[in-house]
Parts: sequence; structure tokens; C-alpha cells
Amino acid sequence: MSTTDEAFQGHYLTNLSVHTVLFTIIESELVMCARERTEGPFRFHWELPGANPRMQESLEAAAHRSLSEIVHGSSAILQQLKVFGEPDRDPQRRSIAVCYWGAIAPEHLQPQPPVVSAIHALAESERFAFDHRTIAITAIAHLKRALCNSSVVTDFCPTTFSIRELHRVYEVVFGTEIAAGNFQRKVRSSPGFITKTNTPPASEKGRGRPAEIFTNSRRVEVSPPFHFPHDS
Amino acid sequence: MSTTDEAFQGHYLTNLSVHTVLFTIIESELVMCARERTEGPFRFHWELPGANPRMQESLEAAAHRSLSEIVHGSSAILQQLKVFGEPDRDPQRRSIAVCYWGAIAPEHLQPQPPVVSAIHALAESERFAFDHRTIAITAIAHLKRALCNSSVVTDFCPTTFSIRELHRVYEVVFGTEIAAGNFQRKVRSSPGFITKTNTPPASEKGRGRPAEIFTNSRRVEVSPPFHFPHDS
DNA sequence: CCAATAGTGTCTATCAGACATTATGGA
DNA sequence: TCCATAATGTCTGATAGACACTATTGG
Repeated sequence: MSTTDEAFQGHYLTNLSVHTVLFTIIESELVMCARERTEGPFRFHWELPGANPRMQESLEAAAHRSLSEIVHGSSAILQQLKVFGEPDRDPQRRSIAVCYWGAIAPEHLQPQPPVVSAIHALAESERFAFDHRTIAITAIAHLKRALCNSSVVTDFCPTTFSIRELHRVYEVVFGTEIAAGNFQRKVRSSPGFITKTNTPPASEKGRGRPAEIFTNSRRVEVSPPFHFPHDS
Repeated sequence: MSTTDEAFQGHYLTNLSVHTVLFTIIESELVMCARERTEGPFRFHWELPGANPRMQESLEAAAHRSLSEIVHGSSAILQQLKVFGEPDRDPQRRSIAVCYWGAIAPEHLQPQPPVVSAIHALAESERFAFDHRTIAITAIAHLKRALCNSSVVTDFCPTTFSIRELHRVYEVVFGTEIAAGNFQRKVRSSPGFITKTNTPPASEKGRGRPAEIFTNSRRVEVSPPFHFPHDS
């Protein structure tokens, strides 16, 4: 059995990492947390948050740890995205990346979070380290699918929110205008999607009719799902 | 940094494996390929096909290799399911399992394939090795979701098939009767789901009107999806 | 009153579920 | 001819898209 043929558990060249694609919306744009590398290979390229799982640490816990310098207190809800393990994905060694994704309200991030526009990930122009552009694009596709099929949109919002805020998330992510009336009907008629609060209509600045304030309960499936022009 | 705290790339106790949940339908029952362990821990427990990826081998290739003794010639179409990496999933060592799933026509399996009923995986009674019952249950949920949202059902059938055969797959997997007329309408109206062949209506035995014969082209999404009573 | 935003009602086309009807073969 | 299975047609209720309309605030 040659070196290149053997199973590689325990092989010193192998590496197991966890990476996280954390979405939020800043200034009406879908962005994901990422940092520019300052050293080593792929210097000046964008890199997704990552961590190496510890011996007694679950992969999901490692994913949360990869965000420790980015999220502000309350932890994000993460879901497995995919494993990327092509032999050549890391030019230095065989490396397996278990990837997670999630969304979070910008209020829960550190003040000046390092982010990159999702549109840049889709454009060929932006340079990502390793296969992180592929990971990002896969995550965007999962995000769109999840938005259509579940109430994950509430992860983008603070604990209380108006329907309009949910509406804006969909418009930003799908880059399309959505009729507000139909959106209200759909969200309100999906059992468990939102829960009305009796908090007074928010002390926000408002120059129109104040919105009702809701909170998310559990994650629910939307059936039949939302349907938008899908470019992915 | 203690032993239990350190990152574990290269640690000799770690193991990376690939497991595959391959579904098929035998005697009107949903089954998955699995083998009874004959030695070591979990002896006499069911075990999913697995392999250890080699140094230059992609994870998907390893998943296909895990089926080498089961599939008969034409290879199955596999999709990533999930990674299972809880620290305690293998009592002997830290072990990461990258899992795939797929479906195949029974004709493409070896003559007497080792299989276990999917219903047994769902019932608490059946004993699986490691966390393979959890993996199997996750795969069943993914299968149902994929059947609702795509044309993956054709993987259960030979290269040519009738609509009735697709119909039966859904009835077996979801354990429910589906109106044949509506099913025909849905499948025929989903672009790309099936492609008509001009082969004469099959030389099969038949005591009714012979069915038209189709072939699958590419995998397509079904929008809006099928909807069945979902128990998962 | 007007502007602006939130929320509701209405009309229509589409589509799934239920089920009747026709089509096409074998015994 | 009768039977069995495949395929089509019909009716109805539910719902999404388009969009008009009402509600509720601030200036």
C-alpha cells in the first residue's frame, strides 16, 4: 500500500476544520462575516471564520467558537451546510472542512464586524482564500432555499420585529420587490411563523401607521413554500 | 494545553470515515443496504456501508467505494447527507463520519443484497451499530424531502419505467395511497421530470392497458413540491 | 388636510384533491 | 364479452399574484 493509497486517519498531513458562513444584512445588503488574511498563503484574500475542533468538542460547538470574536453575546443558530473535502482544496495538505451557516441580526454582532458582500462572493472578481468562494456560494443557495421553505428569516431580526422587517430581508436576499399585502397574508397565515406581542407599537421613529410587533417562536416549515425567481 | 483540549488533526485516536445510506424498494418495502457485524464491538448489530477515504481520494469517491460489494455495475447517484461527529459517537475513539445517501433500482444491486427494512430503523427495536440508527433516520427524512421536492424518484427505477412505477415508490415510502390520476398530471406537467421514449409499451406481462414507457433525463426540482402527510 | 406607512379586501388565474370517464390491452 | 390497468377529463376548494382600499400615525 503506497503512501497515497492508504487511509489517512492519523496521518500528520491531514487537517479537520470547521468553517461558518454567518449572514446578516447591513445597509440593505446581504453580507457574510469574513476576514482578510494578513499572512501566509492567500494573503489579502477573504477567509471565512474557522476553527479546529478540539478532542472533546462537538463540531457544532467548534463552529460557534469560530464566531467567538464576531458575535456579540447571544449565539447564532447554526445549521450544517456541507463538507468540503476534495483532495486539492488546500494546496498544502489534505484538509476536510465541515461547514455551517446561519443568520443573525446585525445588532448581535461586534461593532465593526469584518464582512464581505454576498454579491462579491457571486462575482468572479472577489478573491477568496482556498475554496471559500465555493463554500460561500453554496451557503447563499442554502440560505435562499431555507428562506423559501422555513421561518429562518427571523434569525436576521432582533427578538422583536415587524412584518416589514421580515419583508425587507426577502427583498434584499432575492433582489426583487415583493408585494407587501401578499407577504403579510402569507406570513400571518403560516402557523407558528410569528407570534404577536402586546408590546406597544415600538418606540421607534415613525411617520406612518406604527407596525405591530412580533416575536419568533420556533422554526417552522412553510407549506407551500415561498416562490421567487430563482437564479441559483 | 491538555490532551483533551487540543485540536486533533493528526491525533492518532481520530478517524475519518464515510458511510452511505443506499435505499431501494424490495417486495413493496423501503429498505436500505446494511450488513450485520460479525466481529468486534456491536457484533450482530446492523452497520451501514462504510469506507475510510484514501489520501488522494475524494469523499464522494470513497462513498462510492463503500458500495463496491453491493452495487452491480452502474453506480448510484449519491448526495451528501450530513456529518456526524459527536465526541461520543464511537466509544473507542474520536470519529467523524461523513454520510451520503442515494437510491437505486434493485436490479442494479447484487443478487442477494444485505438489506434492512427502513421501518426497522424507525422502530426502537432494531439494533444498529454506533449511531447508525440516527444516520438512517436522518437519511429517511432527507429521502422524503427529496421525493417531495425533486425528481429523485427515478433513481429507484431502471433506466426505463412507467409512471405507475414512480407512483408505487411514493406510496411505499410515504405509506399512503395516492390518487393515480392526480399523480400522472403532476409528473407529466413537471418539466423535465420524465421523457417519453418511443419504445413499444414494454414486453412485460400485462393484463390491462400497457403503460407508456419513460426515461429520466436530468434531476429537476418540483415546484410547487409534492405534499404528503409528513410524519418526520 | 396631506404624506407615509401598515394592514385588509377583492378579483382572478392556477393548481391540487376527489372522482368520473375514456382508452387499450388480455383472458 | 368482461376485466384490469392506464390515461384523461371535470368539478371544486384553496391559494398566490396583482392591486385597490382602509387604518393609523406625524407634520
